[in-house]
Amino acid sequence: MTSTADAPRSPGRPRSIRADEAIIEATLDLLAEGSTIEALSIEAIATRAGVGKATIYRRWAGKDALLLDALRRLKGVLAQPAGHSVRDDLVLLVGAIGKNVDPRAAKIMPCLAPAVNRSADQFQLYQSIISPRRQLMREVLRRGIDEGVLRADIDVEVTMALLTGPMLIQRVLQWNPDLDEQALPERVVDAVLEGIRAR
Amino acid sequence: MTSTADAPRSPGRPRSIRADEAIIEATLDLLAEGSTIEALSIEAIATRAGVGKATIYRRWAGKDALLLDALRRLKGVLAQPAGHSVRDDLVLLVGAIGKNVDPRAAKIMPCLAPAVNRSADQFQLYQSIISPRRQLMREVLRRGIDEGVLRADIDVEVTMALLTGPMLIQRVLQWNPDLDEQALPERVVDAVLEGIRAR
DNA sequence: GCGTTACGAGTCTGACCCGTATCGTATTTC
DNA sequence: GAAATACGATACGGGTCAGACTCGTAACGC
Repeated sequence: MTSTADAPRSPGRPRSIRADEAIIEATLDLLAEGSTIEALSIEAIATRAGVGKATIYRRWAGKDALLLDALRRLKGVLAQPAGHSVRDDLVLLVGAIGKNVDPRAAKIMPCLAPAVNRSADQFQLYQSIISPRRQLMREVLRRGIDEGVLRADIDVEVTMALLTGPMLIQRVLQWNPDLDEQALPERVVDAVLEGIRAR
Repeated sequence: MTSTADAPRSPGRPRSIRADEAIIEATLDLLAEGSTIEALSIEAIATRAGVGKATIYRRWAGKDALLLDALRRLKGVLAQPAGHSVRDDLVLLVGAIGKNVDPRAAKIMPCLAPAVNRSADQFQLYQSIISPRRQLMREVLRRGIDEGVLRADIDVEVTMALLTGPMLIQRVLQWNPDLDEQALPERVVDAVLEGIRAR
């Protein structure tokens, strides 16, 4: 966060926290309403937030810096696996993919896909969001191996991609409109657990 | 295709096919070079193609129509499974995901993710590109079931998502930078075939 | 050669935007 | 109350772009 730093004392009028909030919220709202990242203008954000442009520039160097702060808000909280059944924990984690506390996140996430590949900053932000989630899943898988529920010779990283991929392409890319998104987490986890080869 | 329609005869000078080509190529080149869809301007395309702006507007109603035509060029050819081993055919199809004949496609595809969710036209285009590929995989899976190689009770659609998802998130979203993209198709197919549960 | 249409290049108007500066006002410390 | 800093609003110069238009030229059928 650039604004509202830990200023020890200030002579004049302090920065408005309400303005901080309003700017961030306006940014996320506009994104969720369909604006793409680059179509987003400081002027539109200022108007939407009921704020002068100068108030934004006083806090952030430009659109990129503002976006980085705004998107950080979408991280949300991590799902907490119960720790009893490996299968149930995986269903929980897989079901949480792309499902954020902030409903706007679902609509904003697809917009990040292009940005992630072009801006190192945004790539880092993106990774910082998903890597703790990956870690959570990794721990569940390792636990499953330790408990003997999962085979010991599986590639944990590949398995995570296996579990995450289907949910992500469905939620973010609408890969197959006919797929039942509701039931998908369970079905994915069970299919990955059991395999599809006849035996 | 909007331009170079099947005009029976025309009094004056015919439209230049070279201009058609140049405009489409310039569009794809600019996209592949990192321009995002909306940052792409008709002016830039015209300049790059060595063409007047009017020549573009004479053929297409606007940027969207041009883009639709340009992106159709990226469809590429479908991978042809050999039809011997179900496992090998799946590896081939999974390996072909996100790998297009046109090397520009790989860089352009991530940009489509946001557009797909906002424009009905682009969503349709996107679906028209991937649905034949899905069909191909569907047939291989059905064949596997018929031959008794795959279990008869699997959900074919979910299985396709299972196979496609990991490749797609890796190639398009760079989901996990540490994952070996080269070996991924084989690993994904084998993991899905065998399952990860200990037995 | 004549009418017709396309061509590349360029111009023009009206938007929209960025980032800065400047208003008059409000809120804080000393 | 004075100095300092914030506020929303607005104006500014500089920039890009969409689309429609205008050139003089080129290619076609008749």
